[in-house]
Amino acid sequence: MRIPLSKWVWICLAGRMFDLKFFRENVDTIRAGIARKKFACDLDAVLELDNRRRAVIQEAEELRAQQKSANSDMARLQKGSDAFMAKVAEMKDLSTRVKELQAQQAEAEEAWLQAYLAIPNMPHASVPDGDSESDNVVAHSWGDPEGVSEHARPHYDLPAFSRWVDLARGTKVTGAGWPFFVGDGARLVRSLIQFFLDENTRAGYLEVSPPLCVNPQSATATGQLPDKEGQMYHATGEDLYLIPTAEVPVTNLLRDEILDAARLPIKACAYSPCFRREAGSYGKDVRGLNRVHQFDKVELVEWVHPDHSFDELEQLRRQSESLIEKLGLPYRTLLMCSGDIGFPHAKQYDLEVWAGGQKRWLEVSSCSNFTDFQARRAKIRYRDSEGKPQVVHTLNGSALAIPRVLAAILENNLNADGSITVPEALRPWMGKDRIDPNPDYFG
RNA sequence: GGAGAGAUGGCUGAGUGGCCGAAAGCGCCCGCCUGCUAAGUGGGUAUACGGUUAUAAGCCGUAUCGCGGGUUCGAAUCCCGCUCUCUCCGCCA
Repeated sequence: MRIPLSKWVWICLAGRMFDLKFFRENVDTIRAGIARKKFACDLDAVLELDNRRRAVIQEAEELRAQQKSANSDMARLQKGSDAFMAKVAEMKDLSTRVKELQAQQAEAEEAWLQAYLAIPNMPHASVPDGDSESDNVVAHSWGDPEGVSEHARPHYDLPAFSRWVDLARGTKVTGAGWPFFVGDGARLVRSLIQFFLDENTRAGYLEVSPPLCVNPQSATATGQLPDKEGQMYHATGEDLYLIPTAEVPVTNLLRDEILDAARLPIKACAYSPCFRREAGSYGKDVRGLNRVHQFDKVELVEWVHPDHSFDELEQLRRQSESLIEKLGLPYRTLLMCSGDIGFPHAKQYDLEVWAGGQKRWLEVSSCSNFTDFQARRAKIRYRDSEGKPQVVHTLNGSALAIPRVLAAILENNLNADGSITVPEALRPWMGKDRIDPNPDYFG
């Protein structure tokens, strides 16, 4: 991935991830935050490049100011007069020096920016210290993992699984990890989508149906680029990326806009398929529906006033949790530790449902506060009481990722006869309360 | 896919090489006036970065006229490339 210099400079000038002054004056705080996140990055080098950049800018602008003032003098001279020609000769030299310095300036800005963009977002004070996923804290749990069906089996071992979710034919048609959902499998997917969308819109989220491809700028704004380029499918002919989550197009929906402060928070929900290359995945993680290249998900995105973003994160998380509860699936909510949250995140919760057949937790949602990290890159702002533009905070969370929820339902709701009990909440769309264990779709 | 037109500040819209960051109008904000939800009138009205400074106000400077590059002492204005929008034709869910 190569973003042209101009784009980097644009990000540099308009969408930095920290406030520049804040950065210069709180280096130690940021250093401590990076250490907590277990990221390596050389802040002294960034500072040094920043100093160099500013020195060069100053020099270049000084010369440019001379050039401009000479220019207005020349406007008053008789064109072609001796005085005029003398001035032209004099300015020729200045002109070359201005060009040299401007080239230096571009270089200095580029060098600084590359270093600067490599700084992750700071973890919030409420994020626990930790090195890895084993240090995540269970913040909340619901339901009894021991209480699921005594018949529970891994979903990929169910006799009818390959008929509801046809991985073999998906492999033929596309490749491994591109399932067909068929019959009740497809209907279950649709029911979940409808249920989630209805619940979320009822909770006040505006429904949005986004484009499934985004341009590099959008992927940069939300932080997928340049960090995770290898995880996205790239349509090279058009230089577009297939979205790994609706977060990307939906957050960018309001990019480069100044929002009405009185309308914050703005909350949206979106259903979309998600495309992920999942390079490097292997083993039992990829069995059945645990990890696939294309899956359906309903996502929540919020644009929030900075003063309220951490409170709003709790509500967002509650919204996602409530959906799992309505499906009757045991789950736990993990508060991710500093070493396990992602590059752009300030605070993150992962919601995991209990898959009683596999006897393991499956992540079905990740709810995060990005504070101003994405909003600066995406230039999403509001006007404060003095009319000055300020960056908003962005939040998002899955509500929810469908295949793993489906897997948990298949496992936990398995009856002795092989049928699956349809969760009450889905019956309006399923049109039945049990799924037949012996479907015959293709003869 | 073919042909043409266009892209300027919150909006409309001037500006074809030089005090143009940009006329004018609208909108908006702050005054004044007016016995009244109007008219008139004066002023103000972008964003970002750098410097100065109390990390305030103010002031100074630079950049931005779709994006990138070029010509020139000097570019909104000229040249090249790209993107997007609109109209017409073709194709298509």
